[in-house]
Amino acid sequence: MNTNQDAQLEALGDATRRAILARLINGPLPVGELAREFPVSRPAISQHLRVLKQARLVVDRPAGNRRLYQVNPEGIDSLRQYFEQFWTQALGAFKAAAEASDHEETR
Amino acid sequence: MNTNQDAQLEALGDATRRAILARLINGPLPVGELAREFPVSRPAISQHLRVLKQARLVVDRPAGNRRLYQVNPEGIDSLRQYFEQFWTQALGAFKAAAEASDHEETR
DNA sequence: ACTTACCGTCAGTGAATACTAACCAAGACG
DNA sequence: CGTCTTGGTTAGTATTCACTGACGGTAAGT
Repeated sequence: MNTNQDAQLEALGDATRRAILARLINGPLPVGELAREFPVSRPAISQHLRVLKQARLVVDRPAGNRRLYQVNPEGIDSLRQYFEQFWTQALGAFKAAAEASDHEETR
Repeated sequence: MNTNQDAQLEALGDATRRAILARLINGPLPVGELAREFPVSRPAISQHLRVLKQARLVVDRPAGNRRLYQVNPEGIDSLRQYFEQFWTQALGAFKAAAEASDHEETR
């Protein structure tokens, strides 16, 4: 099922979302704190967090009056495994192509 | 320098480009072949290939009348390393948060 | 109960982008 | 040469998307 990873890659397509994720890697933060550190409004941060949440890249939990967001290690790991598989396939195809090219040159 | 990886993630943000890359993983293909397999026109494929090329995710070489595109293992690998680093940082932060949570519960 | 602070969501707007149609360049073949 | 095929590029359009402003809802403090 690669639908989840599609959503994850779509989420990482935006630079602001990547910056949010990179900022959240040091620890959980509330929405207002993130909005203060970025040159966009608070609703924009909320919408980006919703996208990241639907992509399972972050998780949120209520903390009294505020709401803390933090990265979801499972989501990062699934994406990492996806690239691992992709890389091995690409490397295999590249090696096969290189060997075929060698045959071309040495005949 | 993460500018290159930013471009790579931007390139992977589009579903059509991901499909093109997945199709190219089996081996090099010319532009017309790709355009025949996807429900978009040939210029659209060309533009997507240009984005993928600028992101160093694919490489192209002339083959007589046509032009063959194939995945660039180096680009895939740099992206994989990027996620590797990201994942280890996220895992570390998660462990630290879990330990802090344990201290909260056991005090 | 009232106020303040924090957050999610909706409607509307402006900008980025993906797409098609048309034109132009280069190699293969008669 | 002339023709056909293949591919890149350029307007121009349409769609998507990110952002702001306004509203409602909940929790803590006075």
